[in-house]
Amino acid sequence: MIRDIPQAPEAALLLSWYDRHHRDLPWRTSPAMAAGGERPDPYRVWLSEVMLQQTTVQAVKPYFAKFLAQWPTVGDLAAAPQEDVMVAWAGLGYYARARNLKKCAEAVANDHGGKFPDTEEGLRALPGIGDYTAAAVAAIAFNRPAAVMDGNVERVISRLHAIDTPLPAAKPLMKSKVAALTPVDRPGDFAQAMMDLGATICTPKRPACALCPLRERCLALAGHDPERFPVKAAKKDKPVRVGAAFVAVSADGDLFLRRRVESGLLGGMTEVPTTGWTSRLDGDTTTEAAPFAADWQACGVVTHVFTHFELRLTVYRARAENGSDADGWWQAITNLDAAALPTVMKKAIAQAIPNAFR
DNA sequence: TATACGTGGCA
DNA sequence: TTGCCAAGTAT
Repeated sequence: MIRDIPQAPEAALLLSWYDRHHRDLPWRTSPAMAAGGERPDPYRVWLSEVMLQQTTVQAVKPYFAKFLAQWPTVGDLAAAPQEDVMVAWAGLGYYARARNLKKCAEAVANDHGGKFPDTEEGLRALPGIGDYTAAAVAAIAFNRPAAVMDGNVERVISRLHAIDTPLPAAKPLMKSKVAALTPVDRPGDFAQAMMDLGATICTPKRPACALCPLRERCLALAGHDPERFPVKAAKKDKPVRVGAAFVAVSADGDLFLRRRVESGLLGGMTEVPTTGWTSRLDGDTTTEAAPFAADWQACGVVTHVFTHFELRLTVYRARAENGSDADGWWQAITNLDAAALPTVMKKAIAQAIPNAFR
């Protein structure tokens, strides 16, 4: 006989809603597979969760497909050259994720026999896996009753309980609320249901409260102002930094590229040479920062907004011999897809060579 | 606890 | 246009 497992009313309402509004995402197990007791592949769950950190579902989809096609298993990823991983990740942002993705795959392959740890604690010890991802993979891939809390869950919980304490101070309280709601029988579905609810119904602006399965129990809705939650600390304003970028083109149609240092901003990614990025550009020393002497011609300014500052790069272009010695390499303009170029560098190149990416 | 860390879409 | 923000982590 089947014993009834105690479940919070909110969890029951949410799971019922989830079963009726299942979203078909590439990394998800279909309802039919789940009904047959099949668990999702931990590698796919992990890969998708890392890609989804601070990144939209739409942006992740093509990258997830590309990675899965190129590296079908965690062992394949562990054996891949680091540079190939950075090339494949280029454009997705937060490049420390790609560096840690590779380290994590190596740890799983070398220290865990090719199998992901099946507990929240074991997962949490791996590179690039923090509180959220450890709980998410434990719950979704291994059916562990972990309390999964991301930005969506914070919003849902803060509204449900009308939590006035600002983030991030309110996180421990919110986490305890999530833990109290997480059901032991379907923790993975519950976590995904909470995130789906936050993504589609309990949205930051103009939430669709009339369609919410938790509307009868939501204190923020009862207070007539759900958009007030979650309360957040005030943001700091974004400083502007300036610099110059140097796009050297050879007679053969090659472009001069470099690899950035492993750590920090755009760490391990490919760049065109630039000056430092500072509060003001010194006209006297700008072209001295060029990788080699040439007839540098200014050809415009590109603006790029990072998380914590705005960058305005003056782009210089010159013809140069591709035998010039400097700590970089010459790459065919027709083969720039093979380079690990972050978006800001593609913008600079496109400013100097408008059809570089066509 | 606060800061560094990308990018693109949307109102 | 400008700001907000999206399935966070590391230090």
